[in-house]
Amino acid sequence: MRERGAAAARVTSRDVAHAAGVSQATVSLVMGGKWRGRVSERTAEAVRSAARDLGYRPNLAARNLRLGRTRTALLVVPALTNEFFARVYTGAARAAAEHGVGVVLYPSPEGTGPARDPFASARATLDGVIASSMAAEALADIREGGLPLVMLDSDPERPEAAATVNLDIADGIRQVTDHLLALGHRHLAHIAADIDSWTFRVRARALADALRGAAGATLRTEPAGLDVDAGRQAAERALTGPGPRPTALICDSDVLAAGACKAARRLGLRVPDDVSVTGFDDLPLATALEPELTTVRLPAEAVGEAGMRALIAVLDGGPVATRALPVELVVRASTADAGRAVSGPPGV
Amino acid sequence: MRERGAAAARVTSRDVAHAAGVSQATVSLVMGGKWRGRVSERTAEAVRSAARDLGYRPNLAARNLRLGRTRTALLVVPALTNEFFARVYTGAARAAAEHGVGVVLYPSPEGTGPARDPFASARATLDGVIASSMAAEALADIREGGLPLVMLDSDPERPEAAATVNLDIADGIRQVTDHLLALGHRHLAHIAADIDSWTFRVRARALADALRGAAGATLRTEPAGLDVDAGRQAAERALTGPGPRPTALICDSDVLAAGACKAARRLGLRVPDDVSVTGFDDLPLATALEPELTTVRLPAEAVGEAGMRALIAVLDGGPVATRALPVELVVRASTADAGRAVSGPPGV
DNA sequence: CTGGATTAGTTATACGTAAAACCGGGACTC
DNA sequence: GAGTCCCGGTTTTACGTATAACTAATCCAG
Repeated sequence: MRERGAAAARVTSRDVAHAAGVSQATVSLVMGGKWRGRVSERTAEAVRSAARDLGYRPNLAARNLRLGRTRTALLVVPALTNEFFARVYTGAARAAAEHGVGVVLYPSPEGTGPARDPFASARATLDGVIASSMAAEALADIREGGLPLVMLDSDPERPEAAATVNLDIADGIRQVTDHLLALGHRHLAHIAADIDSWTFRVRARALADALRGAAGATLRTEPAGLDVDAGRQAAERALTGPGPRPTALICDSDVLAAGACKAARRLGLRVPDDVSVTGFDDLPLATALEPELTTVRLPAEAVGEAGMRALIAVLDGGPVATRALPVELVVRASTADAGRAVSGPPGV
Repeated sequence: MRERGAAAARVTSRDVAHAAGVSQATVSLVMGGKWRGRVSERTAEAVRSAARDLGYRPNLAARNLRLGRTRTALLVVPALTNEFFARVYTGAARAAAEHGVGVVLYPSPEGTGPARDPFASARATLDGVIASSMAAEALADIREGGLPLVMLDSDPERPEAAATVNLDIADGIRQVTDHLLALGHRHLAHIAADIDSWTFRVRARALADALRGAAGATLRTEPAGLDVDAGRQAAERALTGPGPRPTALICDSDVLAAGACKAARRLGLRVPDDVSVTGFDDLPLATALEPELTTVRLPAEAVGEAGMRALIAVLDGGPVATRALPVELVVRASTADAGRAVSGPPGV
């Protein structure tokens, strides 16, 4: 009547041992599942029964101390309000659960104080770290911790981690440009996230590469922040700037693409009739917009899963394959033949 | 040259003590910050210096075991890919960091195994839990853990927790209906999330209450899931069903409202000229849409913050005020005078 | 019936920290 | 000059677990 209650006194393996008439060591063996050939089935069942009756929960702090590991990983991402990273977390958490590993998120992994330095005690409570290269400011702290590290979307040429999980962003850009060039677009603008991160640098580089072979193609780059309004402003600049007006806007994310669509509409341009727009990510937002967005689908959850699996492999001392996950262009309604726009700009 | 390195052997307080020529207890006192009047400034500085040189990090597992608490809270939400909850997390993590508390998320709080029951060992590793009432299936497990509990968006009449943090959803509905009624709308439809959760039940009840006093008002309720397409389907049903066509769609979330806008457009109706649409949440999505969404702004981060503060207050044995946070109607472009639509439906 | 193997446990110890209890020696009080 | 107090530490212990090392009893081969 009491032991099931909320404020029942902490019940330890010793209490269970006493109730079952065995030693604490036996309880530990049984609860740890490694009692085969060490404890009789009768005794094991008695222990399990006593543990159930008393509501025994092994004390993880004690176990962690004893074992010197926690089976807990830290996931470092720039912001969960960016749905891409929320999905990365989802994938990582799923893979972790399959292996009996826990996930904590930066910031506040273990909150050792009001100050920063969230990794002050990481060595003791974490077994490893998975970090997005976009969370740049945290990387120094991470390295300081000296923990096994898996990087997400980081430069594979300059591996600073035990393993790296990438997306084949360059291929995504190629697919986008192939698509737009095939539709007859020659004047392109790149609405480029102004974050100093590998994933965005790759977009810029791959775009330049892809257009090198296209005769008569021009590319204008407009830097932008990360939110809708930043995308709108950058797109307005791209569409009203000097030189030939771009007929297609390649945006570094769906969110920026949403802003680009708004910019077009404000300028009296129709999407996709007057200007095509493409995104990156394929978030739910892409189909919430009107018209639905042509975009590059990034397998966010797969990134999280692969990252977690790689970290677990590192922790187990196994081999780690650094991978680049494939991406896929999803053609929807925000891109169309450039010919329609050739008739000239409406009265802007 | 070595101690800063990645794989440096674990350095304990005993190592620091040896290097500084003091006892381990002194190191603990100094590092714990409670040495005033116990250790001379000279010695303290020597300890700090040795700790710095050796790269000492207190072992949290040992500390947690010793202290019997972890200063770690579990946040249970249905899904982080729902941006509302990502923002709740952000607020909770911020408040937690201010108090030196860590946050872990359900699922996989500590991953004690591949099985479910993530709370098997919660008692040992967590100090408390903050749970959204939408994560219903986890609530039983949580209670099982016997940890201090703060509920978010839960029925204040039936407090099942040490504290509750709510949003004044009923007031939000009142503001929406006042707004729409003032615009002349009489035929309303409620695109209602079909989740059995307090926050959605309140919307339905408050809507019925608000319309009771409005002469000639009709209300049609269409249940929907949680994503854009569910909203679209429900809105299509609402707009094409029998009876007078609703001139305003009150949606339980911005995501559903996005679907409702799509439905209207597919049916050849203009928003807001032919049909007004309102949302709930005020996510970035609300301003990404065209037209921008009239919606009820829910202070998601404030919910997380208040929840964490309440939990910390509970843990500290202090008083806890159960609160309902105010919400605010944000009028944008998706609602307009009902008169425009009176001319009759277009040829659907 | 003896002695190595096997079974079914027990005893003892270590993980690293926090803090209670203790203690030597000066300073101050009366 | 003796008692008291405070300063600046040290010694010791406990937190709850996992496991290495040990042991008592049984079994069976020779």
